[in-house]
Amino acid sequence: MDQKATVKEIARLAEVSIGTVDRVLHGRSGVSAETKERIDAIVANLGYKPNILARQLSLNKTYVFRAVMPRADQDSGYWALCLHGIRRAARDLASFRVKVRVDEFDRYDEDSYRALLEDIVKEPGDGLLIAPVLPRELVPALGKIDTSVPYVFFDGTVEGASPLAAIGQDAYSGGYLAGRMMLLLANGREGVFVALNAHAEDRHIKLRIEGFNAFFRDQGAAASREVRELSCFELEHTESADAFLDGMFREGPRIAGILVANSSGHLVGDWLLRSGRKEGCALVSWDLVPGNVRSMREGGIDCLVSQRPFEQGREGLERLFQAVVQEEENEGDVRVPLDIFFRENLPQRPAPAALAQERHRQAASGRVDSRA
Amino acid sequence: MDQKATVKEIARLAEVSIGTVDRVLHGRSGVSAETKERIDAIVANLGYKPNILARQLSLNKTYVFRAVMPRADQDSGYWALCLHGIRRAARDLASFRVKVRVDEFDRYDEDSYRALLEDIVKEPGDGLLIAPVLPRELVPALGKIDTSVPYVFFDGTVEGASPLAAIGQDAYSGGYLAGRMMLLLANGREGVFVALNAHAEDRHIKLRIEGFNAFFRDQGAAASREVRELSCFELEHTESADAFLDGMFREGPRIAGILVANSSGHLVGDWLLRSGRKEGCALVSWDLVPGNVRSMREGGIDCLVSQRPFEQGREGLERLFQAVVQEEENEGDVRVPLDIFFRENLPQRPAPAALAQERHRQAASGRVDSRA
DNA sequence: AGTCGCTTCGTGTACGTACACGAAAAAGGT
DNA sequence: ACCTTTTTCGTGTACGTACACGAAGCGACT
Repeated sequence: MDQKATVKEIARLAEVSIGTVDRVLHGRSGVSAETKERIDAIVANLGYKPNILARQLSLNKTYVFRAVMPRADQDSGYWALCLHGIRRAARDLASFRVKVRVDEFDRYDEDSYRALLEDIVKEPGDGLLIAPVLPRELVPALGKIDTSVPYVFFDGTVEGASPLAAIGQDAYSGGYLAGRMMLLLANGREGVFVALNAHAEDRHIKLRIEGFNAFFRDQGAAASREVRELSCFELEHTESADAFLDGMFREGPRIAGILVANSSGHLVGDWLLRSGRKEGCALVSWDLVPGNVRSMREGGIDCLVSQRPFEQGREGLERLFQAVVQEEENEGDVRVPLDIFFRENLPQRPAPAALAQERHRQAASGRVDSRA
Repeated sequence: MDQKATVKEIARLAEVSIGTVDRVLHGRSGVSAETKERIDAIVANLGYKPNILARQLSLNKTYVFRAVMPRADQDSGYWALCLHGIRRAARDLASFRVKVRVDEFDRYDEDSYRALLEDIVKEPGDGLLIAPVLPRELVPALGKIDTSVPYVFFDGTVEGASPLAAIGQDAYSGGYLAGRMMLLLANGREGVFVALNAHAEDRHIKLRIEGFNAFFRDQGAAASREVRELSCFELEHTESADAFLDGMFREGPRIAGILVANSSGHLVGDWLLRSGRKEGCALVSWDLVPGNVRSMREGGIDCLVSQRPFEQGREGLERLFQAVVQEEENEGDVRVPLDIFFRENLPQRPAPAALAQERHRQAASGRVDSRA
């Protein structure tokens, strides 16, 4: 059971040449049924696994994986966190003749996205790592791609596609967890909870709010709270957010806590501090984006839920590598754990330099990242 | 700036043979100062990086790393979590001719530990991954090891050694964070907080309790609470723990929350539920070991702090690989993030099967884990 | 000049796989 | 019987690196 299983050894046992063994291993023609059977038996018996080092060297091929995701600066910089993980994996895999080309698209510009997808259908490279936002455009495009090209989803999945693996968050559980955090933070305070939905169409956000609601439904009568869901497209820029929040607090009932079900909690946090409403109003949001980290340090945000975007990007690329280069079997989907952050466990080094780099880099989309 | 920089190319440019270039690259003798200089210049100019695939193939060497850690079943199974990460990395690296030999020792038996260390000093292999518990025995042994053998610490570090990298938790911050969680959970309740120290000599536990105390000192007068630290060696088995807790609640003042600063919180959680004291007493502990996960599901433990033992083991081995096999530069120490777990974000699959496997495996210590 | 020793360098082989080319053997046709 | 086609297989070369061996070149000494 040593690693002694080489092509040469198989050839010796089967009393043929390595060329013949090679043909059998690659399913090429030109081998009699008889010897093929004999070789197959020996291969199975020895548990032969080709030496990847030698294979890679011999093939002398450079693999190209393409990553497709929204611009790193969108969603308050959430995608930069994913991109970071992708680049880390790209660095680690560069020694094995793997190049990674990252294409960022504007998630508010379907036309440019469609154009990008067309290009990818034409030149998919050896594998794709895809953030499946905008499924309406994505799914048909995936159908047109050469079926031999594997793809992996990160940051969620969509129906109607057959990815090698999907690495994603459990948005519903995240919302449920956010409910628990909210209850802890607002314990004893009077008032309703407000769940802000900044992208009415986004599936993740919807699920988070559903989970949030479910938590309070599941609580006994003692802890049950009224939750009001509000759609607000104003949570993009400081000015519009401020106007929206002014109105919300002026007109509505007393508010004990706010859930911002995407990564723009810092806009609400900033407003709460500026308007002197922070006392008495808990704030829970998503993702360790720079703005949220800052706002949490300043005391605006109380709690952040996060789903390891770095690890998702990294793991996604590594899965592609394992499947395409190492030809290992698919290990199924991954559901990353839900992380909770308070002021006391914010990462010491939020790597602002690295994030700034990413933000800068996004200007030149479609770069090839390599190292060799 | 392509990856075209091969030995052959350098030889062509320097008008020598590849053998000569090879001698220069490996610092071997037999090259005139003149040509050496010329080749060095070209190497630097081209930014030559040897092809690891080819090197590995040619060297035809199997690397052996040794991992040294307490028995997987000790500390309520904490080490099994680390071991899991180590095995994952071992699996990923097996394709590159890396074998990992794991030695588990009894952390309550210094003699056997010393014997193991002696063996490791004699046969350190190509690198070591070490959990630096029992520094009194470890540090002198490390001093006797061939200085060419690199070692990486995980789950903490110790003074007096020079590891390639140290991957560790920030125990003090963890305790501080636990303070915040305790305050949230026990909000409004009367009573003191008790911090239980199960290993008076363990540095991590000490630091956690220090951080916990610091949190309440840092709170304003409004939230400041009395914290009583208790050493208790009874937190090992259910019976002794029960007796201890019985006494503690009978004799002491009213208790609003308990901090178990190691991974045996489940013993306390079980007792609280059985004795009907759970209402009114928050419980915070450490690590996602099977017992704690169960107890949290049952409602005994309210909150667990964790420091990614899986990732620590995995990253540790990968660092060794990078340093020894890839000859990449050291990237410095790692401080893993502090994770918080409540019932709502417990991992869906605590992999009980995998954990059981590990517990079984520890019977046969010192196995070699490989795949090829 | 011849031999020895030394420095300096080139050549050959190996690692394990992939694939092209061509040789030998078998099958088909007249 | 002979030639052609097809099947079946072996050999050779390449990938890029590591290292052993031995061939030049040079000076020094007998």
